[in-house]
Amino acid sequence: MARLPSKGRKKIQLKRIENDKERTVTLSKRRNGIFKKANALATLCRIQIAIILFSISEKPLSFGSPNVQSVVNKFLNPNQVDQQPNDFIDMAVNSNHEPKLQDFNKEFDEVNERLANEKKQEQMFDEYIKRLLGGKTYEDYVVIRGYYGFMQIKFKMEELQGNKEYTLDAVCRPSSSNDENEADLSKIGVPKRLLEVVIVRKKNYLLIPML
Amino acid sequence: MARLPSKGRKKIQLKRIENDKERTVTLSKRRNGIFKKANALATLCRIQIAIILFSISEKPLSFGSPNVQSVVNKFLNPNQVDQQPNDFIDMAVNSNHEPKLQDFNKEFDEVNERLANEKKQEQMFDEYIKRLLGGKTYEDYVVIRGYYGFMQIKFKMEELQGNKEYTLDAVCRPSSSNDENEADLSKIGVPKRLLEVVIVRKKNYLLIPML
DNA sequence: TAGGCTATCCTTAGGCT
DNA sequence: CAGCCTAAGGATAGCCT
Repeated sequence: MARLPSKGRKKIQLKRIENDKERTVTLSKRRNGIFKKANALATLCRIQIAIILFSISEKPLSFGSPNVQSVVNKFLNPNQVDQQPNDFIDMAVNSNHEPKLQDFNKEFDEVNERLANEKKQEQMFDEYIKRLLGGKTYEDYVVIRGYYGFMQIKFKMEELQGNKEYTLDAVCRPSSSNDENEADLSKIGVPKRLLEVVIVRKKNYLLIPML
Repeated sequence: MARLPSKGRKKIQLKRIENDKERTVTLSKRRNGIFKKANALATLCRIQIAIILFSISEKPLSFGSPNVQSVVNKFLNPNQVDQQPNDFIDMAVNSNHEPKLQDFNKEFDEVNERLANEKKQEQMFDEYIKRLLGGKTYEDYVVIRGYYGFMQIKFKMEELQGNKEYTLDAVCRPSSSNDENEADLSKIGVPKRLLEVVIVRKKNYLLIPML
């Protein structure tokens, strides 16, 4: 179908958009834009950030890196230590949920020490995932670590240079969530609370409970 | 002085910036960018939004429209009614702090009714300010209404089509604030708690306690 | 409501003051 | 640390499906 050339973007005044539909569409688009920018900022500068807003219909929408709750808690209770480590290293070292993981932590610490002065935590985590994957071809996978909501996963995907070969079928995080767009995991038969790491494969998915 | 032409912006990878100085500068620039976008979204769609983040040195930084506290409270206590109206009309009508204001509210309501079907709250507020200004030349002033933090005032200023004739010397809001860049009002001799509306004049300032 | 499209507007990396 | 500058990257208004 032939398409008329778009007239392109026009400048708009910085005041309330009166048209209801326009206002809704703008909110939706710009909300995603701001969430994306927040995700980028958290990634680039490795900081914690949370955004809370209410839609026109007063529905609460939020974005948080590592998650909204921890950032708000930290903001409201500045003196408490952050109880929600956003770093896999901390999570693994401090964990005592699973004997297996404790054993693994020893090896993990060795790897940690060996690579510490090269600042290669990325590679360390990769090693961990490689073990979990066993003989599978690791290069085909995209690893997403830690606690993430749907939007963050989406942005992580976009980091992959717009590579359309990757797809994300479903994702969830273990804690109760206020995020919109939270995917339903029932269709892939994974108990919600088990999911803390999601690995997305080319044209497929592979889900790995982290602890 | 002759200036070499800039090589312009370059694309950067969406991963942690290792260089400390670069990372700090990027955080500062992008933080302002996100706050500005949040302010625009709040204005365009007339919604409430709050952003909380922690700098690299763990300093809490925030932006809120109408302010961080009310948005976070609403988020954490969804059932409570918002106690902080962000609309001047509500504030004036519901106020009972000052008999004078109550009297004024009557006139105000008349004006309100007269203009309601034209959706001209802007003009109503202008009328109010005109009274406060007495015989002064209103056209020389920029009116900023409601509860605003420093960043919001800054963005409001930027809305004025980059008109460099206007300057903002100091501004503050009445409630205790977590905003950075909160200006010290002592230098212009205004008690912090009195300040709820700030009017910025060309090359000068004029401060008007709202209630 | 979400997802393309495109022209245009806006943001910002890098460099310098 | 904030500000200015440019050019390039990125977001998005308006229109469509």
